[in-house]
Amino acid sequence: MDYYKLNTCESCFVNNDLFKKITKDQADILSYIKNCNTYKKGDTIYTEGSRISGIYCLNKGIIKHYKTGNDGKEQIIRFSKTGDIFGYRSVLAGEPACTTAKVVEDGSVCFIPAAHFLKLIKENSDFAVSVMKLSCKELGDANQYILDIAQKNVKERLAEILLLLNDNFGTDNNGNLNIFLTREELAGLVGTATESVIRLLSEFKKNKLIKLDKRKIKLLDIKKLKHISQSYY
Amino acid sequence: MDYYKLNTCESCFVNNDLFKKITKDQADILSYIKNCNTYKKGDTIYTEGSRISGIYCLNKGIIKHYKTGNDGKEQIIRFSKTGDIFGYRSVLAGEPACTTAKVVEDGSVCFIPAAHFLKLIKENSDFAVSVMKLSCKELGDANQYILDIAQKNVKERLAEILLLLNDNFGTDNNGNLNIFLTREELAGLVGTATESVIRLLSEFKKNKLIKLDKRKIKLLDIKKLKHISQSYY
DNA sequence: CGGGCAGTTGACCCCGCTCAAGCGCGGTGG
DNA sequence: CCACCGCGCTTGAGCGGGGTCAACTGCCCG
Repeated sequence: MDYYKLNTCESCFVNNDLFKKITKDQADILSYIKNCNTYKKGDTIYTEGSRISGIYCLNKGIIKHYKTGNDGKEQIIRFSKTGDIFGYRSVLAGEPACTTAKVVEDGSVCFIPAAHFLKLIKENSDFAVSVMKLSCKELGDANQYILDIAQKNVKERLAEILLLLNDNFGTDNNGNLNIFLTREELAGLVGTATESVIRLLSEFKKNKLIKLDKRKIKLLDIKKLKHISQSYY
Repeated sequence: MDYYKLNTCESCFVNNDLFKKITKDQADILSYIKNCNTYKKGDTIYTEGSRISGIYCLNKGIIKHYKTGNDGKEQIIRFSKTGDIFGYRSVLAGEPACTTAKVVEDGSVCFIPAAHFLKLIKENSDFAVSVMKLSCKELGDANQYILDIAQKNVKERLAEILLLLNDNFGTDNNGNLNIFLTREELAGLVGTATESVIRLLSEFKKNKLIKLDKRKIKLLDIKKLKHISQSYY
């Protein structure tokens, strides 16, 4: 857990649409105030139920945000990727974190103290509207997730999740998804048991919908996967 | 569908914490611009997928917000009660409505055009922060909902929903919940089949946890209901 | 009186969870 | 260097929660 302290992280401004809204002066001040650390796979940024004293901006890497059920099972709510901010829900709602943020792929994270984040919001209404837009989109996604988990069966949900990962993380030169999850994490995302994910993945593989190589997943037939995911009978 | 047009709705300012943030001048202008209608049970304010041209403020009554699954089944996402605003998610995210808003209990609704709502946000940063706070709380609730539907069984969820309705709507003099839902709506809220809700309600009744009289529900043993809802084994 | 809708109950059975066993692989220590 | 361990993955067997279908009732309303 020996995090390497970085002094600069200009790339945040490049990667993140949000920070394009702030003025040159505001950016300069922010550069002084913010605080960057590198993180390794498995590191926890913050834990569900803890108080957060600021917001985080993901410079590089992948973060999973999950809640833990009473029996200890992880339910993954969403991921953050390069350029995303997180932790702002807790800061703005004035509540403890409702999820745990854990590193899935090594990267670096910038920290912006809550007071300064709120100052930016009050000073710059364009920035404020962008943050609102973000939280409202997230809310729309969460609502869709509720419908899916409540009404779709596991096969439909798994197909949908694979397509979603494809949209969010894209593929490498060989067509493999740019995110590597354990079967257990996939199960925590779909909201099912690990064994169910394994069985369905091998069914998809047998039907030539996907190709599997350890944790590398390649989508072969997106059209059919969409068909499955949307419960067209 | 002949909505009665009201000219005033000052009570919005009284009921709604949000609008306490705006100045006297802003309130006066808002009073001119906004537009109030009464609605009857079953009326639809807007439909999932449609574009919304402003936000709504519920003066009186109860609104259910639901998504419709591919098989036509309603999944209720949340309710609005007196003083709540809704539709802002769609306006701020710049997306079509992600839910249908339908009247559960007669009441009146004020409409504020999107342009004016956005103007208020830009002019008044306190108001902006309040709106953010609202959307972030809603997001926290949605995340919790995802966990519950994914990991709890139907009995646990039904107990939790009853407690939630109790918290949100309270009870009348006789201790009955101040919201009347059909069994089908309850099922759409819990995320299960109507028959399952009926069976579990009569089980709860048999075990003296609740009292039933048509759609009136009275919680008799909140402690035990909490115990059931939290999956303490 | 008849039609329709909400509610209820019973029967059936399938999806998906759980438990258990076995495999492959990488890391660690003797 | 090999033996061992533990973790992630896989597969099979079993079963129970809960979804579906059907039938019946009570009630409201035309």
